[in-house]
Formats: sequence, structure tokens, C-alpha cells
Amino acid sequence: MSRILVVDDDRQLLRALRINLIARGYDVVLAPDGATALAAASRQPPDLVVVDLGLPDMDGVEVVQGIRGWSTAPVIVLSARHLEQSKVRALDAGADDYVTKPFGMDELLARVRAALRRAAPAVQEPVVETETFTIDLGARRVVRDGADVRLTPTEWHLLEVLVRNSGRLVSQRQLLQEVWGPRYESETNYLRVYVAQLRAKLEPDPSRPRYLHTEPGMGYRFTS
Amino acid sequence: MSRILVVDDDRQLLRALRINLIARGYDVVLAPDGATALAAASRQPPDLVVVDLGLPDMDGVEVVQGIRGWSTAPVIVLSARHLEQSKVRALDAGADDYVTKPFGMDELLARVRAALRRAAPAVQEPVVETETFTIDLGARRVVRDGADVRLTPTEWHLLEVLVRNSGRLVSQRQLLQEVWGPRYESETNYLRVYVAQLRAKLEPDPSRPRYLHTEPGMGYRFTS
DNA sequence: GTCAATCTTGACGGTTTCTTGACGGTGCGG
DNA sequence: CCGCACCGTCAAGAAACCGTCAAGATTGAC
Repeated sequence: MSRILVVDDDRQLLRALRINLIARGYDVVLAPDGATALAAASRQPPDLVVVDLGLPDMDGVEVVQGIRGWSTAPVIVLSARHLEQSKVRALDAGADDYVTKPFGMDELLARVRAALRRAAPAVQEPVVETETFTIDLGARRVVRDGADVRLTPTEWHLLEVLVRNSGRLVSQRQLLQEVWGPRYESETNYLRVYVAQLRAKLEPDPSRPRYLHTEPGMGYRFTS
Repeated sequence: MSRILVVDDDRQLLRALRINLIARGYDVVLAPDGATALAAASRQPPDLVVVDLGLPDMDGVEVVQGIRGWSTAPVIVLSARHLEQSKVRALDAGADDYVTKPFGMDELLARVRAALRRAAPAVQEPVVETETFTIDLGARRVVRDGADVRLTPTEWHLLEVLVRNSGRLVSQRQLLQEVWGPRYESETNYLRVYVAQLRAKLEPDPSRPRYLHTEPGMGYRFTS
């Protein structure tokens, strides 16, 4: 079962959380402060972290950052209502969810389930290999000639949609909708620009596409 | 039919939405505030959520997050024009689309349809195989001798109509109407030109059609 | 604040696709 | 045999579409 690291300086809350989480079958690791938490996390990598923002030794945000540095485990932040500012910073730092104190145990447990479920899709993401490059959807990496290809967020997003529909024609509407949002359905200029950029980075000969094919008037198709 | 959860504190708008959505055959659940909405959503998981950003008890963004925690149902956000900031945050939180108040009912209904269509699992489109070529309707692809056959949008559209009516005679009127629109019902020149192009690309011997048969004075018939 | 990276936007030329009309072939009925 | 209706063929001009480039605008890092 999943291992959950709980970081809080309130001993009473810590005990309550431990009891409830263990009752749900989770493996629980406790830490009263940030330093202990980071140490514990490196020894026993957790699948999820619950961290209070008001810690004695360091800001909870630092804990979030410290964990995000090497783990993709979801982080749920606990905070008192008056710490709006920290809350925002924590989310920016990579927290996945936050719960305002005081909170009901059921609510927290629900959020834990949700966060784990969201993270769970550890379903083997496909790796697409061509003669020229390799795309690892799970790792968000593209390797060509042994070196990482640098893609901007938008380039990656576009490539991802095309690759997930490998072999299938993806209409311009659908691409714009998935990458730029529902309100850009007719702005085909974006597509032209970004497809060109992807080709420049991936195709052996960008002027004669081998993987990113254009179907005039319809859309684009990725072929491995 | 799809169940739609509508969250808004404007009773008049709520009523208008209910009437219009029900009229379209949707199952509607209403909630005047965030807490009620989340409770209702957990009892009756909706297929789509329409939520106003200006709620009395909590920020609409929180509602979006709350729903996103355990559901993948599309979320459409309603917002007043001056709340640009919240709108962005709502989309970041996982909203699928937003509509600015005041809005026309038709626009909202259209976006509801679009969101539901997008969320709908892709139906398994049939693959038609002949001795000469293979037509994959879902992938929008025709393969012949191991190579992709390039079809223009109009060619594809015409072929699609014929294949979906495989074995049946399709009248010229119907073909013109479906491919070129209702105003071209008598322009049979298009048909002659495009049927010829399809035959050139698909038939082993275009002068002796094996798949795309002409029924003089009536229409065309695709036979696999 | 500055700086770099990324995104957005518009214009241009080349290419693909669509439209249109004319011509010839075929089959049927007179 | 001849005329007519219908279909197949072809090609050229028009229209739509795409690739390309570069200059602002925006964003985020420092």
C-alpha cells in the first residue's frame, strides 16, 4: 500500500492522522519538523506527503520545494485560514492540493485518495521509437542522437497530442482545442508555427516531413 | 442522457438554465452554492458541471478543484467580465471552458454540447478492407499496397459517405447534399470529377470499376 | 529592474485543392 | 442509323491552404 509522510508539529493532530491513515491501510511515516521530514523522505520515499505550512524550523514551502526537487509524489498542504499568502506560494512551489485548518478527517482522507488516484496512473506510458528519435511520454523526454531535444511547453503539448494519436489524423480543431484551449478553434496560425518548430527539431529533413505529415484542409498526422 | 450540475447563486439564471437544459434532454441538478454543489456532486456524479465563479460561500475555483479531485467530468465556468484573474485560475484548476456573463443561452448550450462531445469516449469506427486497399474511418486513413493514399478533404468526405452506406445505392442528391451542402443538389459535375479521382486513387483499373460502381441516372454504390 | 526564453501576430510566396467548362464516349430509344 | 441523356476525362484559373520568417508582446528568472 501507499506510504504517506505526514509533517506537522501538532502532536495531537499527528496522532489522529496516524490512526486514521493506518486504519485505511496506508503505511504512515511521521515527522514533527522540516528537517526530520526531508531526512525521512530520502530514506523512505513516500508516495504522498501531507505537510503543515506552520513548522517550527522552516517554512512548509521549503519542504515542498525540497521534496519536489527529486520526487513527483503528490503533496497536500495544511494551512490555517489566515495564511493565504503562504498557501499560494506552496501551490506555486508544486503542492497538489491544500486543506484549511481546521478540517474534517473525512475531507482530508478524500483528498488523499484523490491525490493518490491522480498520481496513480503509473500505467506504463508508451515510449515511441522512430529511426531518428525516441519519445518517452511518461518521462516527458525526447532523445535524438543520444542527446535530449529541448522542447518548449507548447511544443511538447502539441507533440504529445499527435503522438497519442499516432497514425490517426488529428484535426486542426482538435489540436487547437487540446493545446490552446476551446476558444482558439479557428486560429490555425499557431499550428503552422509550432508544427514547423517541431519539424525543425525532430525531422531529419524538415522540408520533407517523414513523421509529422500535413493533410491539407484537415489536420496533421504523426507516423512512426 | 447526460447529467449536468449547475452551480450559481442567481436564482433567475438557475431557472432559465434548468428549463433550457431539460428541454434539450439533459438531466439537471441545481446548486446555489459551493458546499451544496460538492455534496450533490458526490451523491449524483455529474457528466458535466457548469459553475459560476462568484459564489456566496466559496470561490468557484475551489469548486472546480474539489470536483477535479475525484472526477474527470468537464467543467464550464461562468464569470463576469471583470473577473479575468479568477478566470485564468479556474482554467488552471482544471476548468475546460469559460463563458463570460452576460451570455446567450445558445452559446452556452453549444459549449455544453462541445464539452460533452469531447469527453465522450471515442466510438470504435469500423475498418473496411478490400483486396486492394484498407479504409480506416477512425484514423481517417486509406492504405493501399502498404502506402498511405493521399486524399483531399472532399475526396475523403465523399468516400466516407459511400463507405458508410456500403452495398447500398446512394443517390446523387444525397451525395451532393452531404459533401457539398444542400445548395448543390443538382450540380452533378462535382460528382463526376471526384468519383473519377477516387477511382484513380483506389481502383486497380479505374476504367473498369470494381468498388465504386455507377448506377446511371441514380447514383453510386460502394461495394467491398 | 534587466535579461532570456517563449508565445503571439502578421505578412508573404509557394503549393494544394476546388471549381468550372468543354469535349468525347457510351448506351438507349426512336 | 441518329439523337439524346448521361457519364468520364482533362486542364486551367481561382481560391484556399500551408510553410516560413521575423518582429513585438509576454512571461518568468535573476
